[in-house]
Amino acid sequence: MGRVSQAQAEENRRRVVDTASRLFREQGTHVSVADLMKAAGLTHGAFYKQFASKEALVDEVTAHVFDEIARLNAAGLERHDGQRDAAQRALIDTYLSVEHRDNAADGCPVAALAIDIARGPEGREARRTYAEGVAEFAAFLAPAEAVAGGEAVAPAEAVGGVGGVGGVGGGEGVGGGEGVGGGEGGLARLCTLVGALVLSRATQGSPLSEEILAAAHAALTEAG
Amino acid sequence: MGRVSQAQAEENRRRVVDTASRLFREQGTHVSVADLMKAAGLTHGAFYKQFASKEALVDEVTAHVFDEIARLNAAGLERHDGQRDAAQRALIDTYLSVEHRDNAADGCPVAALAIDIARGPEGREARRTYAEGVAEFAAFLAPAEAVAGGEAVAPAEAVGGVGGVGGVGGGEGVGGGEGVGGGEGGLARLCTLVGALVLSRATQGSPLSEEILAAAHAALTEAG
DNA sequence: TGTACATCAGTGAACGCGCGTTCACTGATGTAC
DNA sequence: TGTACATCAGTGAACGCGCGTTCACTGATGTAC
Repeated sequence: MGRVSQAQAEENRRRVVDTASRLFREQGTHVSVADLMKAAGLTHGAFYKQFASKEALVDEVTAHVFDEIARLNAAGLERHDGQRDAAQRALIDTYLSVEHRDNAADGCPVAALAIDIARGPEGREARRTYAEGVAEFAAFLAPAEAVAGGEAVAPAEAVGGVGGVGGVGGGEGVGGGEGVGGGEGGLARLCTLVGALVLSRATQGSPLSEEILAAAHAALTEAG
Repeated sequence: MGRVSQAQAEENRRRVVDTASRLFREQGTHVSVADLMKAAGLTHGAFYKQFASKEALVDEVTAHVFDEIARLNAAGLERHDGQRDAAQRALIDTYLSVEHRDNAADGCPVAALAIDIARGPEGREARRTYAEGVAEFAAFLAPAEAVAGGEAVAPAEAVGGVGGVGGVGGGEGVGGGEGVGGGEGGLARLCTLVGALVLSRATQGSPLSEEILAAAHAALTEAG
């Protein structure tokens, strides 16, 4: 195949990013360039016409996948007429479902990428992006009392902006001092959600897997 | 170097397993055989005189590291004179400490190996061992009310035996139906602990990392 | 107890393979006239 | 609008490298006498 139109090239690039964002969540960022490009319907050589390196792709995909999740959270909030409690309950139901456990490719990047990010070097751009995503997600999960009491950021800001971390910190770095990222309540809930998803995936095949999802669901909906 | 005494060979083997149990927790099970053997003070060729394959080592190390943690939990319970509440609080303090976050090599295998186990094939022996370890750990974390009310297994059984999963299930498979592994309370607490550790490691370098540990600690000690 | 020899833990070079990356090449696209 | 040509997205072979694994070799150990 010879040269391809600019529009086609852009679409190909988008498809590589989309494919990577699914494969990285499903199998980790160690998916090979060759496998990725094949899954995107191209040959591996074309990769370096679009991306400087694999690391650059990982950074770009991390940003992409968190933008996507922010949009989904915002859409969820809108679907529930801005009713924070209802949107949160809906998210918890979905998050702790067997479907989410079994479809990491379309699932939460906070859970799926945690280990790859943790094992990557500290200075990495993907790490910053990841921390911002965690703060955003925690803000969305902040308990109603905390939000009403001013402990956390406002709902719309917290989940809205694509790319920006609304209401978190001042711009540089992720947050400054107290009550960042939805306050303690939001962060603790996020820990329970992510822990449950990770553990239910690692114990898949044992009845424990479903029990973990149920236990976390009960803890998050009964008490608060 | 020529042949080595049987005692020396056994000690070398133990050192390889110990080294792997640290490196796997720190860097994942993809640590290379060459790096592992070098860290253990041997050359890579010797590996296959002791282990059938790398997968066999992963299985053995997984079992080893969970035995170790069961012993530590049992010791912790003993140190607190069998007082379950005190032992649990001490464990939560340690678990959610910056030291634990920064020393994955000596830390909780449930958190450190979760992703490697989840990405491995379902039939793998390490997966069964992992699930048993999760059940044991959850049993240790079961809230006092649940234990008193008979929802969970007895403390001594739950954490004691090396290799065996005391009180969980009937022998085959990990548990059968209801209230396995410390009941819902224990499982939910485990989710929060593991989620917090994983997230604090992935956000290391951002102030969020310490906030996550603090938030989970507050949630687990205030409420229940 | 001393000698002769088989054993086998550990060594280090080598294997095939897949990785990230490079590069000469192709030929439709986009552009200058 | 039609023609001539430079551009460059995509191809596929090749690169050095590290992986898991194998193997001929070494020589102290353990054993048979």
